[in-house]
Amino acid sequence: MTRSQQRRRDDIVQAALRVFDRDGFEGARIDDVAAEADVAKGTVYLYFKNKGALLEGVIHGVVKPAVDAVEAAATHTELAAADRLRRQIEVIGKRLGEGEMNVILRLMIAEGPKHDALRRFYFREIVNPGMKAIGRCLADGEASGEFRPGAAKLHPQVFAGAAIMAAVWRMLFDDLQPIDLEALLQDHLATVLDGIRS
Amino acid sequence: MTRSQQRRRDDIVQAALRVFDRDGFEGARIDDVAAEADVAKGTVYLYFKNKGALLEGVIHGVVKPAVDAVEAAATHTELAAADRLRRQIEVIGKRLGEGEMNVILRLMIAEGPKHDALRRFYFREIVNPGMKAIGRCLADGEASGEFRPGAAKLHPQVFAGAAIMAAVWRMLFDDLQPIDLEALLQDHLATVLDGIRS
DNA sequence: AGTATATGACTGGTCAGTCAGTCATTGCAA
DNA sequence: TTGCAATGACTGACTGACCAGTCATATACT
Repeated sequence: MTRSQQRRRDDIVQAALRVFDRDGFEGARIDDVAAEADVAKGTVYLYFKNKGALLEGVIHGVVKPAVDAVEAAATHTELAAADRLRRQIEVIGKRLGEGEMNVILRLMIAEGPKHDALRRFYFREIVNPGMKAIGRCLADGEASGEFRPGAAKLHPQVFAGAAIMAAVWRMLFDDLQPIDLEALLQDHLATVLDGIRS
Repeated sequence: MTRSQQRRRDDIVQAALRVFDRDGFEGARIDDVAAEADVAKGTVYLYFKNKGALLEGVIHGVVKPAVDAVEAAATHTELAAADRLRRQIEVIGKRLGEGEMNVILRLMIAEGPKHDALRRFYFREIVNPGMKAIGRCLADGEASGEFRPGAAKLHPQVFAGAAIMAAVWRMLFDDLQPIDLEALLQDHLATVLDGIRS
């Protein structure tokens, strides 16, 4: 694929992300995506076999940088376990609460149940690595005596819960009662870190 | 409305809940709802003005009993604050993780952004009272010295986070990696309650 | 008989996906 | 250097399927 072809593809993916965000997947019209990308409808079909493939393209495109960010946060092994955990939760919370991953989460919840391949991909590339990384922090912290005994056995979901909550809140209620994402994450971290300290 | 009319209405709402669960709101066909309710398509329109009104009917129908359950959990003022908090989180987690509220959450996330009235209703009837109730437990616990100073200032969302996480997990990944809802909630409760104990 | 309730064939509009044709660019021969 | 042919990216009018919502008709009550 040439440079300009790649750029066209990216344009279409970016346009689709905006339209999916605005209208959801089912509600989005390919004509709108095309218009948003300044391209004719037919062109969309030169780059994506069908609407489902376009959804996959959007999700794959956004997920890649997110995976990199989580991995970057996980590799500071010189830090105390609590600080590594804190960083990871912050990265997850921010990505999910603002930015493009918020859209992806909504698309996953709305479309995931119908889109097996997508669900598997998302689980394999994002969710599972994230949970594993949290689990590793917990194990390290318990081994070093930083966390109380049994900390490693806790469900990692407990630590990601507030991030998901914040993301869902922002999708639905942010205009009715805005939340301070940063402050919420800090409250959560303060509480759970205190709860596992030895 | 006569008895039998009410029953017809309920039949249609129940059928719609099942079809929405299977296909999502946009993907659901009124013909399918009608077939599932053993009724002709036109009959659905005798009871609901249009598809949106049917969605509202479904959500209102499920929400009412859920509100009652949360309120029941909140009125045991003789209990220690921690126990009241525990009960509430358990009720929220179970309702959201299994049962009909799980479907409602998915519908809200998928359709909410387009359906202002629904979002407001859900926030007013479910989310806000829930957060308020948690906030009251925190305040009571801090006042009685059971929780550490500052506990009442924490975002209530911190305590509901794991319940949402569990609900989303079950929607998306339960076949790939099942979670033990009960155990997850207990882990969460143990951790956060320990984190706010004085 | 008269009213209330139910039916399902039909209509009008929407939209994913197609494809015959356009046009800008590149390569090549005179 | 100019004219011509080949390429393939791009276009957008069109089609066929689908489905929400309607309404003329039928059926069941009272």
